[in-house]
Amino acid sequence: MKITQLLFPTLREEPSDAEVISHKLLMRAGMIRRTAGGIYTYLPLGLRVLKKISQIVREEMDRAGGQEVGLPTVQPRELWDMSGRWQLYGDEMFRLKDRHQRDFCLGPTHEEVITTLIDGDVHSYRDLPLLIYQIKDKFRDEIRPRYGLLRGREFIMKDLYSFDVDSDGLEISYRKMYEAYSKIFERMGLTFRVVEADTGAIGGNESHEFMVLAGSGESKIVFCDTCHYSANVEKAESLPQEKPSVLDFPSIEMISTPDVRTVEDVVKSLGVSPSQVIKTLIYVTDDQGYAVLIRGDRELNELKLSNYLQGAELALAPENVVKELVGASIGSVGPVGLNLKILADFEIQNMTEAVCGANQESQHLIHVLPGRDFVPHAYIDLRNVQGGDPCPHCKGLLNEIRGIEVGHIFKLGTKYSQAMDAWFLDEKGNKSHFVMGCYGIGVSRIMAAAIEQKHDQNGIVWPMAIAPFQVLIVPVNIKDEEQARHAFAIYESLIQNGVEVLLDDREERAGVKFKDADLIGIPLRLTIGSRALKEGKVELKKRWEAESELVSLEEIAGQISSLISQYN
RNA sequence: CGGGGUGUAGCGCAGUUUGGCUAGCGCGCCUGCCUUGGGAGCAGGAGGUCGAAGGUUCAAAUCCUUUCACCCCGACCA
Repeated sequence: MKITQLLFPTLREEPSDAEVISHKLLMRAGMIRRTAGGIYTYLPLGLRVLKKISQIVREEMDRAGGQEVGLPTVQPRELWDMSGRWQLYGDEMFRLKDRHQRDFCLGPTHEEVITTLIDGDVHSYRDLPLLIYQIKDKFRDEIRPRYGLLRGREFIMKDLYSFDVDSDGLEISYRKMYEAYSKIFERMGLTFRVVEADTGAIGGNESHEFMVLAGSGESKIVFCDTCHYSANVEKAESLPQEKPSVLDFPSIEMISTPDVRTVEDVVKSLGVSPSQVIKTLIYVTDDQGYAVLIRGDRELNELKLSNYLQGAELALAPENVVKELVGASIGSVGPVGLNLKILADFEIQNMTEAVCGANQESQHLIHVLPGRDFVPHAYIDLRNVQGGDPCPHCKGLLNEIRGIEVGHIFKLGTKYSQAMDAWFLDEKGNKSHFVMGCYGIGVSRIMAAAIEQKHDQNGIVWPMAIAPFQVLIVPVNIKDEEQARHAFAIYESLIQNGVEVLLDDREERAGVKFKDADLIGIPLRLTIGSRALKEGKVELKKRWEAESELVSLEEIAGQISSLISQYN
């Protein structure tokens, strides 16, 4: 491809509405343009990257035994009523009506369609297992789309669904996908980590996320420095410690604490450390209030709380509700003598000289001893794990890093096949529900995640495997007859060798071309200049290295080929 | 949905507080000259319903009302 024929509108300045680096660089490099909030147009260069990513995904899915299909984007309401998700999905679903006023949605995911399909055409255990996938646009009307391609409302996703006769079969399918996913991200040249994850709204009982590591990532993950444990903090477990043998502790005492509201205030006015404070949060569900206790230096993990309450919708109680339930304002709430169901984090039971609110205005309690002065309904794991915490599986310590979720695999079990009554006959002739798994990869998200991980001050640094082109040829001065001749000759010969090559044939000054070259991040750059040409050489620069090297004209083709296969 | 902010040329912005001539600047774009190893220089030029609608006024980018879009923080999430 010649640049003069390419739709390639690079920008010198950053678009003002882009916040994260991938969004800025995708815009500046002329790879995407915004069409509406969270909805983007892919320009030629961007689309080439997406095709590369899709192709790697496709190859590995096929290799793992997957079969590609095309499920519809527009899906009828009836399908979603069967699983109950027409109601459950809420405002996040793009809904539309046809001319007969029938309800449809733009598919946010495809469990319903695929389950119906398989139910209709697969009736025997002899036809299982099946791994069915597709790569297509998905639609989710996000509350707040942001970060460019990282959180769009229309995005490209690969989703595969596995159908097995039993949970042993599911285990095998799940394993296959786990391996295939690892292969995919390895091939893409991305640094990633697999973590245990919460199963969330999709349901199921085991789940892993594939995280591309990047400091700007939205997800916090922890991993053990000694064993293989790693998990999303949403899911990461924290252990209850040994309970210290209780000896003699001073009795509880009430003290006056005017203007003390936050943990920070308590620390300041009483001279204690945050880890001595019991933070009491009042949560309400539809029908009940709870007092949730967590150490003052910790964060509550609402997901863990919600899971403990069987997925109940819960929210922090507003001030007036707290007053009504407790009789004191938010800053003075505590567990002692409280007439609410109390749920305490494991760590609470090991506290000895604790401080908490007294449930009376501007009063706090000191010398509080959990178990003696109050007894929670349950001690459970409620806090967010942090770096430095002990590993739940060994003696190691947990490290904390950030990542971008690019893949997620779930064991669904029979959740959907039961809801939609999708079954087959087993070898004994009995009706049996399909045991399912679902496996997603965010194709368009990977394009952004790769940039978050692979960029420098000057622009994108694409890994070879997903770069829009493998080689960029830059003649310093295209008007120089000799340079032009060599540039075109090298261009033609590389094409002959099957190399994906872009030629910057613009009549621009060298600086402009170099800036654009760095910006769009093509891995290998061949610079054709008069100095090196005099020696029969051209300059070869790897985008990820600072220095370039001289290569003789005869050796170019060989060098390029070996570099491509080395880094691909 | 709650809180905050921004809409002026393709991109980045000034001008709005305190209404006033033909609405400006940088970059990009077009023409010519010149230049060609890290976003050159000179000369000329094109490009605007000042987000939209309504109102106040002799006069509105500027004041008032309504509305739309986008961005940030929060609740949500692959």
